[in-house]
Amino acid sequence: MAKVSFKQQVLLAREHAIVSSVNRLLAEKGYDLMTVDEVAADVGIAKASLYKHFSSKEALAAAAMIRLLDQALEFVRGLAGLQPEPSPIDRLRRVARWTFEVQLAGEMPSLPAQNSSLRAALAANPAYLDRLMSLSEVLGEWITLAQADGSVNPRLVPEVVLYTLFARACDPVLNLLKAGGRYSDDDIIEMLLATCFDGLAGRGREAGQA
Amino acid sequence: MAKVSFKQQVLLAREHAIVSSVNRLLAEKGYDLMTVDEVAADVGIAKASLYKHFSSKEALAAAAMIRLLDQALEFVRGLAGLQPEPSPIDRLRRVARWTFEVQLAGEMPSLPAQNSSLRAALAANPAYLDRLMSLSEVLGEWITLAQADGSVNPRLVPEVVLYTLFARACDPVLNLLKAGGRYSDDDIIEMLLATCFDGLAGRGREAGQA
DNA sequence: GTCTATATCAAGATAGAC
DNA sequence: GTCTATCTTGATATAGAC
Repeated sequence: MAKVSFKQQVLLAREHAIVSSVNRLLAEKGYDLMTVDEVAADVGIAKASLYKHFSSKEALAAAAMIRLLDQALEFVRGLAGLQPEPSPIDRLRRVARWTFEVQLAGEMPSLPAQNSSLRAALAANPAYLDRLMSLSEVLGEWITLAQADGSVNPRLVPEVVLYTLFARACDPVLNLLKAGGRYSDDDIIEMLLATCFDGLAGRGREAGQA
Repeated sequence: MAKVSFKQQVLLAREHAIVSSVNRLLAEKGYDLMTVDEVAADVGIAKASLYKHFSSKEALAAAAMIRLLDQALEFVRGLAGLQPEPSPIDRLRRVARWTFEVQLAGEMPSLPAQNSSLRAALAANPAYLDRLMSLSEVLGEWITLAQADGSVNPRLVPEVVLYTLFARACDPVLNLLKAGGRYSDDDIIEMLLATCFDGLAGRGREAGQA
């Protein structure tokens, strides 16, 4: 275990603060509309100083995406270690619930839509891809198990289920509902879980918790 | 009925071509990444000429959004006139199917995400708002009817159902599946309809068509 | 590693001739 | 209304002093 000097700790704390600002701004405005000037102002340092820590705007965003994936992996691995072990579908529901809570907290960066320049940068970032694949692997296993026991529709290819979970993690519906201001966070979460897992028709569980 | 001169017809045709290019570019890259230079190049005229037809980039995008909403209204009104009349849930499923087909054709502009400058412009555009409200009204009625007969989950507030339909119309899942290239357009549509209406759990209709 | 000041460039919009 | 050429701005990124 390497010794970490006080100076290094200060630097790490600063980088953590930078990534937090980036993450919030990504959630708020998206990559294209987020400016490096804003990030610097939000952190409270000069723009040139930012560039000493991160070499580009893309690197800033990638760091935020990587930290989020690390948090997701941590949550998912926590689920895997629970006793008694929740059923596969329950684990999937808890993951979805977690993503909704992150969204409600204003900490879910909007997906690098379509041809964003960020998309290409992420697709070439091994650290990002590594985490994305780890997460997909775990979720993919759970999906397969849930389809085997019938709690997830076996007629859907697993890809669709996985992509849907990722897509719901930054679904605009949540923000529209929240902006309306007419429903509690808990109500929003329950309704989104219902539409995601039981559909608009909703012939699934008539009541219950995730 | 005013007489439309030949010259005016040519102008209208050109504007139609412009809007078509904008629509495709919006679908491909989104508002922020679409440049006016690209639009001009795609249409085959000079940028300054574009500005004789549309006063700003926002006006260009708004025109495309309005035309799309008009097409949606036309489709929806066609459904309302069918004999025999489809059930409310079937009408909703057909609308969703239509939005998937538009996406597959590469003609669905990505929603003005979050704080896009376009969002503010659209929110201040009466022509756009008028169409959006007309569409929402029709769909809202069908949703209420479908909830009354139990074919849409009555425990969901109608807002959630409406927002979900709009959100699925530009859901990234479809493009991810299409980019994968492993499934036919028909398979993609059927799976997306299933996840949207019957959920990932899929306890709804075990087979059938929309 | 932090700052101020600046280089550089891409993109929205316009001038002015035809 | 179409064009070429240009203006202007805002944003990424860097120079260079401390």
